[in-house]
Amino acid sequence: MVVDRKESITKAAEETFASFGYKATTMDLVARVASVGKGTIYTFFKNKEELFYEIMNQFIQKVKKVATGAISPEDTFFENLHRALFSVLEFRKEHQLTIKLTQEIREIGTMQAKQALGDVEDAILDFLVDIIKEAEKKGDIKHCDPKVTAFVILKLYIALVFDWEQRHEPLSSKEIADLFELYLVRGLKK
Amino acid sequence: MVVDRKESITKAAEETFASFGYKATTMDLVARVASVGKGTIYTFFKNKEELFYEIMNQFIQKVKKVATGAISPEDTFFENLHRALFSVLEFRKEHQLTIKLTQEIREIGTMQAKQALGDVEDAILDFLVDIIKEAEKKGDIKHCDPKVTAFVILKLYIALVFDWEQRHEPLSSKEIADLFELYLVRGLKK
DNA sequence: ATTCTGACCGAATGAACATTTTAGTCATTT
DNA sequence: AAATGACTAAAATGTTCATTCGGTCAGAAT
Repeated sequence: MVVDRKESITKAAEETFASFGYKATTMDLVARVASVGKGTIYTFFKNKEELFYEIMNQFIQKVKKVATGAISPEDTFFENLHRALFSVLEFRKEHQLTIKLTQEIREIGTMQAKQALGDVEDAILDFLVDIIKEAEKKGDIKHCDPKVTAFVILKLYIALVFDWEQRHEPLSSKEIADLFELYLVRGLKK
Repeated sequence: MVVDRKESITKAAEETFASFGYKATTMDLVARVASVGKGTIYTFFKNKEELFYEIMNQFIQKVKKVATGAISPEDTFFENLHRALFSVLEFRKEHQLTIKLTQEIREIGTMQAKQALGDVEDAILDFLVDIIKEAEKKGDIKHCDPKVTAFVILKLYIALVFDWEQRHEPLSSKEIADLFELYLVRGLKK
């Protein structure tokens, strides 16, 4: 059986980062999990950081896939937006890797972890900017700055999905959809 | 000249906390700034924590005053809301004490500092809940859960005032008002 | 020739110990 | 009766040094 060395190293590393976080994962451990000599890792990756970036990039790709997969052309812009954002955030929430990274940021504050989560957020923002521009062109939404709008939409979602449940009962997907509809789509004005 | 011991200690302590933060401020220093023996402080406050709480409470009172002061009955609910929130956040932003506490949370993560900023946020939320209930009764806004609405409004403002400028040019007061109007008041739907 | 390996090295880490600082007390002074 | 500051126990900080870890490379395996 021929195995793709690079792939199996990446897979082992992802597992290990996910279980132990960035800092607590040693290259020895990755090598052991991948059943590979430590030196082998360095024939595929320049250093630990680059290996980590590779994994994060793959993760970002997966996030984009989840987001794109949640969009179906027959639904309205707002339905699609909600479904895409909610599934991305759910995905992110359930993914061991991001959980460990968020913990690491809280506990230690590794630059790598901060940077990595920032990159994930940027990818989501880029995705949002695209579909907002599309929606504006189609006339589904009012004229607005796509960047600020994407930023506001993401912040609102993060607030409703993550921040709210820090001190209250979590909101269901339906509740979040309704609140998003009320606040951002229809507006508060009577 | 008779001086109020408790008041001058509080004042000295506030100055000191504001310049150095919670952790770096010693009781010796407070006593020196207040021109008072260290023991005297303990006749008015049980411990350092209680002295700190006294100051934070005074700060929350000031925040409430600023918010209330920004409201004038002849203006609309949304005008008032924006003016109140914006002046509170500006006040908070310019206040040395909160700046130092925010830094401290980022750098170290003192429980006291976290708790204190959480309390400030709670006070603002309570204030918002009140004026939202009022506005709903008057029929200025649609029916909504006041707590969630207050939470969303505050998060949106913090996002626009603090978070946005982490990676972009700061938004002016007018821009923020316009964005708030667009996103939360009128809604994105065309 | 090419891929893979693990012993080896200097740098980084953190455990253990030593020193300093600080919150809070209380006997003494005012 | 109120105020004080020297004093103490505990916490924070600095220092040392053995261990660990990321990364290299000479040589083995294919």
